[in-house]
Amino acid sequence: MNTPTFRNWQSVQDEVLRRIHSREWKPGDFIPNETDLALEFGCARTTVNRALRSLADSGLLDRRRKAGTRVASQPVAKATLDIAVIRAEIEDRGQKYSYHLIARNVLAPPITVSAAMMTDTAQTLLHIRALHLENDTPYALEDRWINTKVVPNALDETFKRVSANEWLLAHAPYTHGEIAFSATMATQEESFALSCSKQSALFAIDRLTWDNTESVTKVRLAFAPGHQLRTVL
Amino acid sequence: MNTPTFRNWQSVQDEVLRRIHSREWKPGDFIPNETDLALEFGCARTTVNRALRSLADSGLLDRRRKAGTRVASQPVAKATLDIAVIRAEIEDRGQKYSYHLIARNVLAPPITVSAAMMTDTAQTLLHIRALHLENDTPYALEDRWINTKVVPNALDETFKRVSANEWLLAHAPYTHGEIAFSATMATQEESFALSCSKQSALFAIDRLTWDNTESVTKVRLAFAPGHQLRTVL
DNA sequence: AATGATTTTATGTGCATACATAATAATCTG
DNA sequence: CAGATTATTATGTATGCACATAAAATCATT
Repeated sequence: MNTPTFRNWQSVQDEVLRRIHSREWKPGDFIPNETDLALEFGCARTTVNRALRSLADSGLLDRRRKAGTRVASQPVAKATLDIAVIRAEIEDRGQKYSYHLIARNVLAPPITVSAAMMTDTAQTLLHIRALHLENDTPYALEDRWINTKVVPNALDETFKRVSANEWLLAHAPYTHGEIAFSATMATQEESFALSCSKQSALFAIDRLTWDNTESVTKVRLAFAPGHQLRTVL
Repeated sequence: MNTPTFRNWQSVQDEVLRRIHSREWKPGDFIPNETDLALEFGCARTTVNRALRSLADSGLLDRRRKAGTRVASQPVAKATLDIAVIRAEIEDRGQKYSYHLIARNVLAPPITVSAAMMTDTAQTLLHIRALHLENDTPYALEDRWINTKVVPNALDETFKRVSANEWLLAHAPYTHGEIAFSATMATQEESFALSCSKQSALFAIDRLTWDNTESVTKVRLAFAPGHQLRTVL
C-alpha cells in the first residue's frame, strides 16, 4: 500500500475533504494531528496547516489548540453572499442595466432613521430614492439616507447619472457595517415604483454603514417580486 | 518620523485596513508591493502576504500576479451568513427551542421536485414536514424531501424527536449544495402552520444538497413573518 | 507595424525551523 | 483530596529561503 504524496495545500485539502465526504472521518471525529498528517502526506506541517486552516475558516473543521482538530458536527453552512453593486450584478448576467433617480432631498429624517444612524434628531440628512432597472423593467427600489456630516461631498452630487450605491463606494470612507435580509409586504409606494401588485412579498436588504462611530449611510433595497439571492455551499 | 514595526500579520492587516479606511489608499489605487511593505513594516514578506491574502479573500483587495495589489474599487460586500441548525440558532440566543413533526410520508414527489433533485419521476422519496418553535411560538416551517437511495437509513428514523435538519447533518454524506433566499407570500398551509395571516410575506430559504452527482435532500424553510437574517460586514 | 518569443516582476507557495499560546493532563502541596 | 503549579501537546505563526507561475513589458523577427 503506497501512500501518494501531496505536494501542495490544495491537494491536501482535497484529500481531507474526500475523507470527510466519504465519512471515513465522520462529524465529531478527531482527525490526526498536523504532524502525523504531514508525515502521511509527505509534506511539511505548514502545508497541512494551510489546508486545515482553510477548511476551518469555511466551517468544516473545528480546531482548538492542544485539543486537536475535529470534523464539525454541525457544519455551519457559511453562505458567502456577494452583495455586489447592482449594476455589476445585472451586467455580469449580460443584461441591460439602467437607473432612474426618483427623489433627492435634504431633510430631517424620521426618528427611526436618526435613531438607527445615531444622528441628532435635528440634523438633516440627504435622502435619495432611486430605481434600478434590468432590461427596462423595475429591479430594485433604493431608499437611502446619507450622513452629510461624514460625506459632505454628497451634497454636490446630483445622483442623476451615478447611483448613490456606486458613488458612495468610491467616495465614502467606512470601517464596518451591518446587513439584514428580510421579507416584507410591498407598501403602496414600493408596489407603485416596482409596478407590482400591492401586498406582494418583497425581498429586502437593509444595510447600515459606519465610519468608526459615525454612521455613513443607511439604505433599504426592495427587490421586485421573485428576486432570489443564491449561492453555492 | 519613526516607523513602528508590525510583528504579526494581524497588525499588518490592521494597518492596511487603517490606510484603506482613512482613504490614504483609495479604491482602485495600487498599493506597494509585498517586498516594499515588508521592508516598511519591518517583517517578513510572508507575513505581509498572509495579511494581504486574507484581505483579498474578504474582497477588500484585488490581487493579480505581476500586476500587483489594488484596493477593490467595488468592495464586493461578502456577507458571510451562518446558516446554522435551527436549534443551535435559537438556543444560542438563549431561547427555548422545540420541534414538532407534522407529517412523514414515503411517496413519489411532484415533478418539480424530482426534476430539481434529478431523480427518476417514479422513484419515491421521503417527505417530511415539521415545525420549529421558539418559546412555543412557530418559528419556521420545514418542508423536506430526502433521497432514500442515497440515505436509506433515513427510512428507519421517525423524526419525531430529532429534526431531519439535524439528523441529516450527522448521518448523510454530501459534497456540495446550493442555497437560495427569497420572499414569498404565505400559502394556505404555511399561514396555518405558522399561525400568521394568509398572504403574509415570508422569508424563505431553499437548500438543495448533493453527494457528487446524486441529490441528497431538498428543503424549504419558511420563516414566521418578521424573520431577519443579519450579519456584519 | 504586427506578431511572436523572451525577459522581468509581483504574487503564490513549499519547506525547515523556531518559538508562542492555549488548553489539557499530570504533579505537587497543604 | 481540593486547589494550585507545572509539564505536555496541538495548533498558531514568524522567518528566510527557494522556486513556481501568471501576466505585463520588452525585444526580436518578419
